[in-house]
Amino acid sequence: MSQHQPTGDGPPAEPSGGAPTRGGSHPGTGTAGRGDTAGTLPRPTLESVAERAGVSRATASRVVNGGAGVRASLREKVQRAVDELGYVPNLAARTLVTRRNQAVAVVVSEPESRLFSDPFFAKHLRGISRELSSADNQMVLLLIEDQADFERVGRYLGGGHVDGALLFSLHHSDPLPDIARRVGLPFVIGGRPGWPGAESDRELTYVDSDNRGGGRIAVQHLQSLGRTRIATITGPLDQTSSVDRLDGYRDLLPYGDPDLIAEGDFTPDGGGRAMAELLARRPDLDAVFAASDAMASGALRVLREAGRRVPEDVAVVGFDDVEQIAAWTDPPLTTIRQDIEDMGRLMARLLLRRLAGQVDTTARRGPTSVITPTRLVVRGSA
Amino acid sequence: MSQHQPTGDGPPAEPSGGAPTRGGSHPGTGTAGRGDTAGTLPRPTLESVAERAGVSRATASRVVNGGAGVRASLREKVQRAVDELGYVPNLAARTLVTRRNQAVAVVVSEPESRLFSDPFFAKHLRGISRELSSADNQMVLLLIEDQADFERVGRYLGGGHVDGALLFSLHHSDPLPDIARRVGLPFVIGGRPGWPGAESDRELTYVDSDNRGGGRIAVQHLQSLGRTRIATITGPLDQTSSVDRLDGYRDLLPYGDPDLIAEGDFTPDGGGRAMAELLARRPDLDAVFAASDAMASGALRVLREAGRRVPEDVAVVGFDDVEQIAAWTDPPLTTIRQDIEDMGRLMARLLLRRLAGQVDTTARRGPTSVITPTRLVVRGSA
DNA sequence: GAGTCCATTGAGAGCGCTCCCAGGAATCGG
DNA sequence: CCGATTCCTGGGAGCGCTCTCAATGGACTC
Repeated sequence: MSQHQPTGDGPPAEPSGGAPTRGGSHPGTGTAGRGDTAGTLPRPTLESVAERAGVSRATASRVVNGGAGVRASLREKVQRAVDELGYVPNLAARTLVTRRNQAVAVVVSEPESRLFSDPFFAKHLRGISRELSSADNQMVLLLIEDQADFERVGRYLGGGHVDGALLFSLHHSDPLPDIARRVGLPFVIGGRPGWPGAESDRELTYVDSDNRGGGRIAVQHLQSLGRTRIATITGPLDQTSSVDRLDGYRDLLPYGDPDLIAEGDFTPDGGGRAMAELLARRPDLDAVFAASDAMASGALRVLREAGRRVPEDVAVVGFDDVEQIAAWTDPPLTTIRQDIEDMGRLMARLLLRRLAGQVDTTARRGPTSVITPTRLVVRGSA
Repeated sequence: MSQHQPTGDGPPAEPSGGAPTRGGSHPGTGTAGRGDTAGTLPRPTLESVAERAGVSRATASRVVNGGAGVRASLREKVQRAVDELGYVPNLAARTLVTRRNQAVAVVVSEPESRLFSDPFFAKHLRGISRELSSADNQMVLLLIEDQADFERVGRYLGGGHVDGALLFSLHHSDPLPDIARRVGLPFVIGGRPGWPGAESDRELTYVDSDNRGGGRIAVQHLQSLGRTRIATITGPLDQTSSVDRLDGYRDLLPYGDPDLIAEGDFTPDGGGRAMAELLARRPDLDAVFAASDAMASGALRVLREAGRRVPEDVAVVGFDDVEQIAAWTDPPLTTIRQDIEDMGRLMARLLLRRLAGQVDTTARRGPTSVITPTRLVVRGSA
């Protein structure tokens, strides 16, 4: 397997002097050609397939790309040649002429976010991967960690290496959508974009889960349990998901006491702090809707320390249904489930459709964005 | 906020049909040419840069690629042209001739594994991303979900689209290493490969955390606490990480009672079951080393239900230090930490080095694989 | 002052593939 | 049985870039 002569021919170094080493970049370079037994065997080209099948390159190409308009007998012959040679099209060459990369970028611009601590990220990717690979597209992952990365990623997106992009967790000042737009790269956003004007921008396509509806369901469940002093721990209110969940809460409690609302930060600690605050302000509360399971777990701990029983004294509902957390708190968390994987799949599908309909983005307008449903999962905490 | 027109457009629906916007995909398609005002503006090519700078394409290329051997004045001129035109090299074209893709594949072949429930996955990717992007390489993510995917991925790896691959969570029968080897694609494995013969295969490069050492540290800690009847809940023993952790345990308890060993499956449930089993066999146990935090959390629950206090009656040590779990169990988990991100970074670095030294894999041998350290994190459970 | 050498530069040949276009075969109507 | 269509097929022109090779010209040596 170790197919390398122990020659020390370094990449930059010039060959000593003899015949070209690199297998000669020019086909007819006398000396080598196929001769280089050592390195990677030269991959068969369409040309060689055509030759073996006794047809022209054009015909071979047709067969490889579906075989429409080629007589069956020839098609078979070419197919056989392909199999025998183990021919695999050179994507670079194909891309060069078709301008299609069969690849989309997945950009995640949240260094320390929940995307990394929750299984969110992985699930999203899985959904995306499913959809993408079924259309024979690859997924190029671009992680943004600091400001400098924005430039790098921007350059990449503008470099024509991918046919489209899936953008996650954008912030208000995120330059990515603009960059993508400028270079004419189709993209779909994960999560409702929250910057000013985004709402009315009909060009923006995004997929989000029904955060508001989820908030409503949570409160509704709590109310159906007879709870009347329902508090809520929100996520950071500069994120649309937090705002939407809170809006859902407000939908059912339009005249609620502001003292029953505390802002957390999606972490267990933050949830705990918010819970303590709520308890101080309204010791009589009998239910809490936490906008994330992580915060709910922190709240649970604070409640326990305060001597409140869950769900008897205080009923708790979380959000996300992260198995790692929700199923293993004590008591297990009643929560709002969102189908992350499905969101990923949807995003990919939306993008793919757009790419297929390359034709006309404008006419394709209509209902571009999609909201995926959320639903209640009852466990022990409420 | 509820930004949705009440349209019921199913994903598969066909568009109404409109005039092509994005300009024909074929460069010289008579009709249009450059005329397509609407779509993407034609990207500048090296040719145009050269022309604008008044030099030849070759010189422009030299400047773009580092500018060695080009007179300063010309170099500047070309640089200016590049900036003004916003030139970005066409990677496909470059790849076509250089045979370098500046991209590596990351293959994860574990559909339902911990990789997806733990933040493991994300952390690995982050580490990889860091390293890769600093070398201006892209990361193509390939997720394997079922058997059919193996073929797809194999084809991809063999397709010459990437310069190397990072392979994760391989199983015994995993065909990927063989495929990669056959097509001469350099690769690095995440986690010690466990198939027969792998150990002695000097061609195999892998990065793993010091599972065995971690197991030792865990038991050592328990012993230092004065515990003498230390049980262990192992992971599935067909995985090297499980075996290694158990070996660590055995290193310190060579003559231990087999009744103190129970096999789990890395899930909380499995951990709980194993714990119950251990409790039944050895009611007098005073400590447990669980080979994962998830299993430890299940064990914790069973212990609580059995009326054992932790850590007073039974001390518990986990493994992984997954924040989501370890910091939020009751009591918080004392555990063994492994630096996942660093492992990712290391894998990428190893691969990159190999790619750079393309030259001769054989000579580069030396210490190919790397084991990253693990360390004890003391919280409340032991 | 002639000869030699080195640093620069440009010309041109491809990399492997797709697609336009035209020629030839096969098919069909009259 | 012949001209008009319709099908197939091969020829050939690039896609944008890198790299080899030869030509140019000035610096330097003797």
